[in-house]
Amino acid sequence: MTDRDTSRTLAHPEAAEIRLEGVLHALSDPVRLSIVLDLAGSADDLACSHFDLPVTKSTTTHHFRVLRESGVVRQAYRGTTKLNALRRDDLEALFPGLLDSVLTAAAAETARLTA
Amino acid sequence: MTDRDTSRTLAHPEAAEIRLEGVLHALSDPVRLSIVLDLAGSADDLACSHFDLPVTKSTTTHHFRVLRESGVVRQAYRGTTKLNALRRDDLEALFPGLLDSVLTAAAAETARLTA
DNA sequence: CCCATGGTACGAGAGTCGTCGAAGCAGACG
DNA sequence: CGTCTGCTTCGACGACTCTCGTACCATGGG
Repeated sequence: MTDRDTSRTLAHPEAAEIRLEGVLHALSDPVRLSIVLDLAGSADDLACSHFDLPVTKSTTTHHFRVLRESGVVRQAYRGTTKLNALRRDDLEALFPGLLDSVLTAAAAETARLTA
Repeated sequence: MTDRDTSRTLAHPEAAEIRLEGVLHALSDPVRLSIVLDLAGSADDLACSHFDLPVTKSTTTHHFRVLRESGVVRQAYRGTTKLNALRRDDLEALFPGLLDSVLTAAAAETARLTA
């Protein structure tokens, strides 16, 4: 193995193409919000197979595509698996503080509802 | 007139019933986002008729209902018109900083796209 | 080379959403 | 009273979303 396997590449929106409405819509689904939350809590990258979601595999693919096409996550193939990472820098540059407040809000709501 | 005209009353969710997903979904529509932006820029209350939206009146009613039922705005009848106000305090208590970062992001995006 | 594994593509079905027009109701004002 | 204004209600329609199952492809290991 070299450093990166750039065999198959995925289409991502440029930072300038990311739309606020798209990001908010992407985050307004419980499954996707939990993905983002998990991703934010982890170090850097997570394989799709890491997530334990209450939906089938094809639905998982769909949600990851929504997240990627809205500009929330960046995805790259690594052998047979696909790695996912939040686009923290791009989002922070475009919408300062937005991601963090959503993450905090999501954590607060989870705590509020499970308490 | 007394102080308030409590003739017809609207159903609003309690603060504890406001869900993050609902708020994000409510804000992910361009028409509703522009309403919220306008509301945030104004002093306190605005009549529905004040807004100049690119949709018909029945669609406007629909969008205001979504905003109200998701807990983003509070509405009250005042004679023949209906007054709208952001639920800043409730949202701030539940999701600190969220509304402000969305408003800032929306303003930034508008500036970015019209520049 | 074969096959297991991780993810994708393609319908398809149920449900929701945004939009509209037409008809209706509640106050305000003559 | 009659009428105007502001908003609502009620279908209805097309579009999109979330979900699934099945079939499929691509990589890596025996």
